[in-house]
Order: sequence, then structure tokens, then C-alpha cells
Amino acid sequence: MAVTLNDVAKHAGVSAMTASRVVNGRHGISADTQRRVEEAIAALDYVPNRIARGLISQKTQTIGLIVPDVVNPFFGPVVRGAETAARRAGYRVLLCNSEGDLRLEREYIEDLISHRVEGLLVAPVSDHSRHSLFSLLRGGFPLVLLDRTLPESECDFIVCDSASGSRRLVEHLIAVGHRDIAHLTDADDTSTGRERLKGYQEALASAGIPYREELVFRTTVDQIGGYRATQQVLALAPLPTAIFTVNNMTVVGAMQALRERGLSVPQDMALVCFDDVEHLAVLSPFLTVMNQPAETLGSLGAQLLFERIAGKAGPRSRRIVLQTDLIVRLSCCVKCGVPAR
Amino acid sequence: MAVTLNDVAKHAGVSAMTASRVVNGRHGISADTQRRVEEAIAALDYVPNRIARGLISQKTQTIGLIVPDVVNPFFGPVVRGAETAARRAGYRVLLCNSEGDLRLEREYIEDLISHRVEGLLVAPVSDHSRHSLFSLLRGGFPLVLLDRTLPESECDFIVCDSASGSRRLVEHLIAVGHRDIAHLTDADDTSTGRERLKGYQEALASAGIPYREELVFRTTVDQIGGYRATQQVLALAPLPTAIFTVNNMTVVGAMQALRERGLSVPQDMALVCFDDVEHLAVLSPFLTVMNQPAETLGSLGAQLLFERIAGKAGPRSRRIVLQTDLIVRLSCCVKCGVPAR
DNA sequence: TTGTAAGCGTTATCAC
DNA sequence: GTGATAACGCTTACAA
Repeated sequence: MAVTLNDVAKHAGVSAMTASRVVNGRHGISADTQRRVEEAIAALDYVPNRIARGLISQKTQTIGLIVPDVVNPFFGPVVRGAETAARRAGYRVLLCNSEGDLRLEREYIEDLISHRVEGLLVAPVSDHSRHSLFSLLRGGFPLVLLDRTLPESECDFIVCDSASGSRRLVEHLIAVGHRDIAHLTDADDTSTGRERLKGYQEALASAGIPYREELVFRTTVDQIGGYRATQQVLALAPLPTAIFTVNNMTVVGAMQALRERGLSVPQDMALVCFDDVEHLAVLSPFLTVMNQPAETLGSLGAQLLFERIAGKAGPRSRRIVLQTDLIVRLSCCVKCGVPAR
Repeated sequence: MAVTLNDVAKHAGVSAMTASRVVNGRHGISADTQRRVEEAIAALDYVPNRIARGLISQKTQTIGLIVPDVVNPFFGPVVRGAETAARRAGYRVLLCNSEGDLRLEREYIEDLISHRVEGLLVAPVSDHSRHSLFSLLRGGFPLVLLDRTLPESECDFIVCDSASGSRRLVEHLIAVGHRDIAHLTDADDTSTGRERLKGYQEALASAGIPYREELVFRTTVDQIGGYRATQQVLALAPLPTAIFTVNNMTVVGAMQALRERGLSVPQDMALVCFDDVEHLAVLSPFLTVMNQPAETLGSLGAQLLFERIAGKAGPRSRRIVLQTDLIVRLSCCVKCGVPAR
């Protein structure tokens, strides 16, 4: 069905090798031959087979990208950033949604290796992802971690400064008068969760507010997790005056739970989180957030990977930490004051 | 560097063929041989090379997916739906963002063909995309169009019912009292733009409201396009009382322009659009929209494609039209009434 | 039950 | 300038 180089060669009355030379723009071809081959290519709609090429060159011009979910407003831009950078570097991207599932992540990794991607960009599900990833690293396989680090890993990564971001976000809450701040976060097995909890604790400590374990709720960091954890928050007496959720999905669930209970934000409860949502901010400039440069993270991550693939990276792991931006909007409104409890 | 089947075979003291049989779970292998090969596979961390496999079988287990932008809240879910369906069918997805650029789209198509994807899922940039796509169709290449159709094409597609959706949306505006309704839409070269304009006209006609060309603004359907077109709307005198934008990106720009002019929605201007935004709706249930089942569109589109790839599809093109849902929220609020002009 | 030979589409190498 | 040959890693067809 597909037209091969041999078809082109026959059509042009030359050898496959000569046709190959024309396709690849090599020198030392007579003008006449060149023309005939080009005509044959056009006439037959020939498109070179990269699969066959890759078999020889061991280069597939393809990388794998694994994120929990493209629809997540944080990972969407990460994917776009990576894809754009990849295109510019002449690479294609095999996209995989791990759905935060370690088993699925592992399957995808194996599958991508089997597809002979030249490198892997992974936003790991959790610390446990290292079991799937470390054997790659031992083999020197080009790998860059996105958004989360892995313990004891000598691996390139690019993340945002979660601890500092979290600290500044909580400092802001404290500055506008909050003292009882609930924190909805990951289980203890992700670097982002640990760092954000650390920042939360640091902010409290430097304000002289005692850390209270009972204000920290660990959950799955999706909408339903945020919803359930917020229900637990709302069972506290007295209620805290603010909730800080670890990311953009948990905050949605939190909002849902608050609304169900008839609580308004920020009048009855302040609500802040990590991650801004592109566009949403314009439509409804409401949530105070710690914005992460997601698209930059994706494109720089891809650049790190391409350097590694090209062998320009050296044996030491490179670690990039991007800064986050506090965007103050209405959800912890100063003018509204802090709810009295 | 990579471990090959030959390495495994040598390690196990058998021929490559025998090793291959074990890898593929064929019958007729002695228990002892089987064990030795499996040990070798484990010892060497062997992962089969699908590239080589694909060269023989002509199957790469890969499809291409081209959308304008993964970050677009409509296409994000489309991508997830397609990717999930692909995984279930044992396929991987090469994701490409055309950025609404015909040239880029064309490059991607050629590149994906060269990567020997087994089929293509494309949300075409515009009618002009057919120049890149029709030669594929002639060759019988498996192709399914997403979201937009192409004129004169005998090609599978899956879209939403834009005309009916648009009509119902405008009927709603009319029902709550609007008569001067501006419409921000695509240039005339996309099926969605044409259909939505048609629905707009139908709704006006059946309400006995004359169609006024000067209320229709054609623009690029992104944020900046929506912004500029809305500025033009705001130069009208008298102002219309409602704006209906063709999609979720234009509405963001529209909101921006309205806010800059100090106009509130819906008090000063009603605002409705196609496409809902997942999560946003929870955080801020504000925009009245015509929701499209984006994820379903992606997963059904993938299913159509896999049927075609498997040769189960027949020569006739299949055309699926999904229905849309009107979600009434606050942005055309009845209680607020229609602004007097 | 296992192995040999050929070939998928392309390119590197070396002749001519 | 151009072409024959082998090879990339694997599987199909056939042989032993």
C-alpha cells in the first residue's frame, strides 16, 4: 500500500540508493537524475518511512511525555510547552495520561521504551514511581522529571519552588488576619505535597502560630479528594477561617463542599491554592493563587531532555527550580475581613 | 546500547527465533527453554523493539492526533477521551498542536505519515485543510475528522450539532427578552462557524426578528479575536443587549473588553457562548453556555478510527452528530432583566 | 520443539 | 555520479 523508496527508484530508473540520496539532499547527484527522482517522488506521493530509518539510525525523533491528566489546568500548559519545544527540535511527542495511577504509569513507561522513544519527560505519580524509573536511569536513558522530584534520584528535574510558594501564600493569609488555616494536601509520598506542607509550617512558625496537626488533611489531590477533605474541615469546631488547598483540582472540590454547606468565599471562609487557571482568571478573577509557570516548565523540561539526548548534558543531574507568583484576588479578600469564630 | 532479541537468545543459548517465540507467548516451547529465555529477558532488561516489529507487520500501534491547542478547554477533554480510548485499544497517541495554522497542520500530517501512524484523528483548522487531507483519503488512509467537517469530503467525522445548539442558545436569549444580539464568529471557512451562524439566523427568523449583518463580527476564534471583535461591538450605537460568541476562547476576550469598558455581565450586557469549561463551572457558575460533550467526541472519534484501521468500517463514510446541552447560568440572567437601550 | 533463511524500508560502506 | 551489498531488530515461512 505505502509507496517505498524502491518504487520511487524504479519509477525514476535509478537504484534505491540514488533515490535515497535525493530524498536526503546529498551532494554529488547529476541534475538530470535529481529531477527524475523528484518527479517520481511527486508522482507517487512518496513519504519516507521513518520507522525504517529509525531502525538503522537508532533514532525515532520521538519522545514520551507522561502526565497525570492533560485536562488538568496545570498539566495542559506543561504539555503544550513540551510539545512546542519538541516540534522546534524536530521531535514528536507520544502523550500519555497516567491518571495518577502507578500501574498505568509503569505500563506506559515500558510501552514507550518499546516504541523506542529517545527520551522521557515524566511528571511522576509519586515517590513510588522511582521503581519504574530507576532502571532506566541506570541504563543512562535520557529522562527528565517534571513538577515532582524523586527521593534519592540522580536525575534531571525541573520543578517549581513549592516550599517558598507555599510559605508566601500562607504568609499572605496570616498578613490579612488569618490564624486558623486548614491545609488540604497530598499523602506524604510526593515532593510537592511535602514541600508545600513544609512551607505552610514555616509560615506559621515565623508568625509564632502553633502548628496543629488536626488542621492538615491528606487526600487524593483531585476534585473528589478536595470535596471530602473539605467536608472533614467543616466538621471542625470552631471552624478555621481559611483553607489552603495543595492544587487546582482540590480547590474545585473544596468550593463544591463549601457551597453545599451554604458558606460563601471569602465572607465565611477564605480559600487559596496552588496553580492558576488560564482564561478562568479573566472570566472570573476570584481565586487568590500561587501561580506556577507551567508552560515554561514544559518547554524548559523538553530542552533539558534534548540536551541529554544529544549527549550535551554531562553525567551530573541538572536541577531547575522555577519561582512562583502570588496572585491576590478576592477569595481571601482583605476588605471582607476575617470571619469571626 | 539497547538489548536485542539476539542478546537474549545468546544469553539463553537458543536461537533468536526461539527467544522470539517466548517473548510472544507462542506454544510449543519446552518448559526448560522457556525458563532459560525468561531468565535472560529479566537479566538483560530486554524490551522488544516495536520499531523493528512494525517494519515487518506494517503496524506501529500508533495514531496521530492533531488539535489546534490542548490547553483549549474544549480540546483538552477531546484529547483525553481519544488517548484513553487509544490505550484501551493498545494504541499510543502522537499529539500535535496545529495552533490553528494551516502550514503547521500540513507539516504535522506529513510528519505523522512519515512516522507511519496507522490512522489520523484531526480537528481541521479550516476548510482549507482538505488540501492536505484529501490525498490521504484517496489512498484509503484511515482518517476521522473531529469537531469540524470538510466540504465535499467523503470522510468519517464526529461533530456536535452546531446549528441546533446555536439556535437553542439564541432562542434562550430571545426568550428572556433580548432582540439585539451580536454574534462573534469565525471567518466563513469553518463548518462550525457556518453552522452556528445558521442557527443564529434561524432563531432570529422564527422569532420574527430581522437579521442584521452589522451585528455579526468575523474574527479569529481566540482570545485576542474575541477582544477585538467585542471592541467593535462596543462601537455600535445603540449597543446590542447581548453577545453570543462562537466558542470558549472568544468569550474570554469578550469578557476582557467588556470589563475594560466598565460594563458588567449580565447587568449591562448578556454574554453566552459555545463550550463549557470543566471545573470553572464549579468555581464560578457564571456563564450560560451550550455545552459540547468533548470527551465523548474524542473517545468515539478514536473508536471510529480503530474500526476503520481494522477494516471493519466499509467504504461509506460514517457521520456522527452529537447533541449539545444548554446550561443556563447567570450571564444572561432573567432576574436582572434585559438592559434598556 | 527448534533453527535457518529471507525480508520489512532504509542507509552506510565500499566498489565501479 | 551511481549502484550492489549488508545491516538495523524482528517475524514469517519453511525445514529439520
